[in-house]
Amino acid sequence: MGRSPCCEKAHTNKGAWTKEEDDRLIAYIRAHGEGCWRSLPKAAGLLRCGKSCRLRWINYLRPDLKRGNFTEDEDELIIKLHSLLGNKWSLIAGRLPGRTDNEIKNYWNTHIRRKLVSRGIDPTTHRPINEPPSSAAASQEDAKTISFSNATNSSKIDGGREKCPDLNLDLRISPPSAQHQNQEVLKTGTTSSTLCFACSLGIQNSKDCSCISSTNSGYDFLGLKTGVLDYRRLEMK
DNA sequence: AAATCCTCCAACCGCCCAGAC
DNA sequence: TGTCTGGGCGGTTGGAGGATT
Repeated sequence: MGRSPCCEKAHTNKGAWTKEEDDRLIAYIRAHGEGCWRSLPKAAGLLRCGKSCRLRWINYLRPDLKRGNFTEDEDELIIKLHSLLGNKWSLIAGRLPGRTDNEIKNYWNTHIRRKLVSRGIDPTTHRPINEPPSSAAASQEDAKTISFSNATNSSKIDGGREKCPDLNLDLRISPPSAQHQNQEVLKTGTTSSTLCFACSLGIQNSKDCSCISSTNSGYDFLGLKTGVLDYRRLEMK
């Protein structure tokens, strides 16, 4: 099978962008907006692949980008979101105005990963390093369902081991407990529909969607539509 | 001063998905 | 229904520049 290449590679530049190329791209997008990336290079007089133009614009030239160091708050938010979303850099970037997925991905790999390791936390599972594999695997399974169940025991105890006191990373994603659902009913006087994991992340109608009901009476966690899932107990320390 | 190592990040690659036909 | 195309995403790489030997 295979696919046709996205552009004629023989006649395209590669590697670092020059100032002139940047200027051309900026001028074109200012004049015409972001349109068809495939045809943009030719229209703008650039010997670049459309994908390359898109990447350059999104990651570097966009006027709303926030350049410079990440703040502590941004660090912690990225960690929280990564524990929830995994390597969904675009979703994480969506919660950090002015930051791009590529920038966050790079920052994660160069800084935060190391930071977590130095805290004794596995950057992949967000569990303490040296935790027995079985329970680590179990925690990965838990991540299929959403609920942050640890608000009450934030800094303590996972199998008797004390966790990092300044960061609550024991995030669980699981359906709301029956008790909690009942509380919802009591509060609202209605029962809520159940959303699948895909929908809980705001990607309704995806192939992973397994929702029974389409009524969405949820609320917005960090901008993600969450249905009845228990995001409210996510705490930033 | 030169060689080597390390870190960081811009950019590329290949795959996936949704929409058009 | 199947195929094609363009956009988007995550993983990976290459090279520039700084640190160390």
